[in-house]
Amino acid sequence: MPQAVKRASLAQGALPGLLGYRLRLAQQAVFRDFAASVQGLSPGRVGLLILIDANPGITQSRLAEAVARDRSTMVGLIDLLERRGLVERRRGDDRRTNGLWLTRSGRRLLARALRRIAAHERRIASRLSAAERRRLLRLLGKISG
Amino acid sequence: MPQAVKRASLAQGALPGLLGYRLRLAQQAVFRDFAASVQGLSPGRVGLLILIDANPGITQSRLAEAVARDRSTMVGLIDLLERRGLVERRRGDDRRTNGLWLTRSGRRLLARALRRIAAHERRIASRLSAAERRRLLRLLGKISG
DNA sequence: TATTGTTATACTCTATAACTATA
DNA sequence: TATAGTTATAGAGTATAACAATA
Repeated sequence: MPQAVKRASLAQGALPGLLGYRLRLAQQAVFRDFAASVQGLSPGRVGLLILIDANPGITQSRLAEAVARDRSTMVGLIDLLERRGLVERRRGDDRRTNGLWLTRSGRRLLARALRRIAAHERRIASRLSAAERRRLLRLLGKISG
Repeated sequence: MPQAVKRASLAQGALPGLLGYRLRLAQQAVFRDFAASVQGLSPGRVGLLILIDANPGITQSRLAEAVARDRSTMVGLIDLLERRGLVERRRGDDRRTNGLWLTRSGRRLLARALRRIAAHERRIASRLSAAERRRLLRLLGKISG
């Protein structure tokens, strides 16, 4: 991933006025130091841990739906988390399904990750007042529907 | 690209409170119907056209720097735009460099694309008042530094 | 020596299609 | 017939390393 982001001394044309462009910049800025930093897991993978923790026993297909990925994509993602000993597949009552559960180690790692994420959020949000942060989340919510 | 985004009836854990997560959702929402829709060019490629238009004669390396990509990556991007007759490489005074210019056809396509983008922005921003839109851009700017 | 554009190569993330075992 | 998980495969998008031309 590139890091420098020198946008100096370059005419920007219509770009700075576009919501999509500014959202992308903001997202890149937020993810920059987060990316590889949280226990060696990408934001997306930590997101999976959060969802499994909040929905113990969720099936792979439901989880894939929740994050808008194909179920074939979810196979590899869960493979990785399972290889690292963070997630466990258990065959469901409907024996076509795998229920997903955090292992003890997965819960420990998630707890640590959440503390780091909180610190990261404070760093990011340090440029915003508490009111501004609330307002930003509210405005983003309006866009995302 | 997946589209459905059913996030119904699923516990979300810590996710909804995280700026990075909400930024990603908003960006996905904005890019969803934009993506393949603007003259068959992705947002990133239209962005290149905008930057070349605003900086005629810019070199590949400077452009790569501006969008935080490796210069080897820029080769393929410009190859595509040149193949479509939108961009022209001209050898620079420093004969190691290629200056980049929009062709007449590139300028025409960009003009059309900008009108479509403006319509798209209006659709997106229709959920926001003009004041809210300004506030959102300002808050995003604070984050992106 | 350093920089620009280029090529060869590889890695990550994702999807589609087809298979299997179950329902 | 339909669904869940899986596999094989392919396509974006990106980077790194090495090279030739030029400075």
